[in-house]
Amino acid sequence: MANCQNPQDEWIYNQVFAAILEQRLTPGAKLTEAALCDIFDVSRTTIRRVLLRLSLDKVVDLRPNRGAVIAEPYANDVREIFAARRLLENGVVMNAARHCTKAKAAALADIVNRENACIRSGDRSGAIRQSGEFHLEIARIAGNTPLHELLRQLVAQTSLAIALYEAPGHLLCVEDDHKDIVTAIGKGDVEHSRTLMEAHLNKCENELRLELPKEKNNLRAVFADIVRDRVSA
Amino acid sequence: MANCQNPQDEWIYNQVFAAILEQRLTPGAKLTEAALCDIFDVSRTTIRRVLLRLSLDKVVDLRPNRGAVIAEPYANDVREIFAARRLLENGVVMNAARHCTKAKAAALADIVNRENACIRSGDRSGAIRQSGEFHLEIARIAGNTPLHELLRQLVAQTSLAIALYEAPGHLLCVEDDHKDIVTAIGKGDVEHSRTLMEAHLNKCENELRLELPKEKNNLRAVFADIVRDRVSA
DNA sequence: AGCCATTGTATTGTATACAATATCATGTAA
DNA sequence: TTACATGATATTGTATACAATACAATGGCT
Repeated sequence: MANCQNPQDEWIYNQVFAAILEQRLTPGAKLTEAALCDIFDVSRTTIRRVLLRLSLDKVVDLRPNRGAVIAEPYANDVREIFAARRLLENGVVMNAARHCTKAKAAALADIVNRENACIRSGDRSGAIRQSGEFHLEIARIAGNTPLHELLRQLVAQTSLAIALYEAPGHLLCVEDDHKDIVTAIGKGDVEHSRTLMEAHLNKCENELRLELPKEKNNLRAVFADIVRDRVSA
Repeated sequence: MANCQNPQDEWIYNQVFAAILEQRLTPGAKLTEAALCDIFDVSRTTIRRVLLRLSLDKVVDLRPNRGAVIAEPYANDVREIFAARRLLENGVVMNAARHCTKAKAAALADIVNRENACIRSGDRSGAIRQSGEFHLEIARIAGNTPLHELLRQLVAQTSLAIALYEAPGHLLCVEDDHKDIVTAIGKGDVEHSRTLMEAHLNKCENELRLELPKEKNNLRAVFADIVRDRVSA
């Protein structure tokens, strides 16, 4: 049971994964193999391994003969992602509340502080990263590797969902949700932790515009009203 | 969002995955690339993709420069696998109980019937397969793809755990656990479904000998008492 | 002009050659 | 014998060449 991935692969994988998480790469972006070979100075063999891994994480879409693009989850995918996160994180946060030590609670609070600092300074990428880190740290405290790994994928997919479906002009308004959750976990209040987490995830999902398929960057969709006016005229 | 895997890859992957699930391949078995190329009549490129995928499922261990073997989860891994399954399947079975139609309940009952038929006829591989299928079908009824996929991995890992740690001379004694769960789901009894599922998973875990690292096929461990006798003599 | 076929270019898919590494067998010395 | 070194063999790791496919541009046609 070594699971010793090639460190070079690992590094490239993490770089791309982080870029997706921080929305420096957004849904639909093309990942040309040759370009990645150039950037990371490796052969296509390595890049293709990384792309395969990312596609299994469902953050990259591998279209046969047409290359890799950052995944664009459908509204229904997003609903399933949030449903999975609710089920998972409700349980995970309860275990975290049970097992949480002073030190771990402090580490968690640190993440929230960094996150809020990013929000205040307008560092969107940083804020998204810390927000994801917050949820993952809870899973780490709960201490279950399989659940932690699934959550890691789901957090990244959530980032794609936000990029695709967030309401326009809506900038990261998590308010004090995370802070309240830390407090509950720190006090070992199992049931309250669960309630807060569930409410938090519901709020995040409801802030998305899943009804209308956003069709970001799709010209016809963006100018749908103009086309409509012309036809009715 | 095509996620359209190469059908050839997919087929080979499924063949190997099924063999692991049914314990026709057991922990520690070597998966030589050339042998697989021969069997499936494809090049190493294809085989290596499949092996990478299986290693990400944690059913295959990819040791650098030393090839692929069927994974041998440590006792602690197994505890985490069961913990993850409890958390996951408790929630999943509740959703299944909520969404279950007559037709789906019947399909579930069918699986249990096939499983019991396998047990009676001494078809161990078949019984293991149907047992896994039972748990996965519940996730399918619950209707959440990410959770279903994680459970698929965990079921396969459980099969490895059983191969490694099952008590000697202990043949598949699930009794009526599955049947009772089907009944509860069919009646839409959410809370009872959960209780039964949790008890079932606990029973399965407790039937394993996780305390002593089984060291199957390890000669020195198998004949530990002989070595001990000789030394004390 | 608008439409369609054709050619050229870019990109991906696959197999394979070669290098690096590990494994196994043999032989030598303590 | 046991331990260790040496060489032969087998297996994996990596890069690359070539084929297949998709994409873009051009030019002829109505």
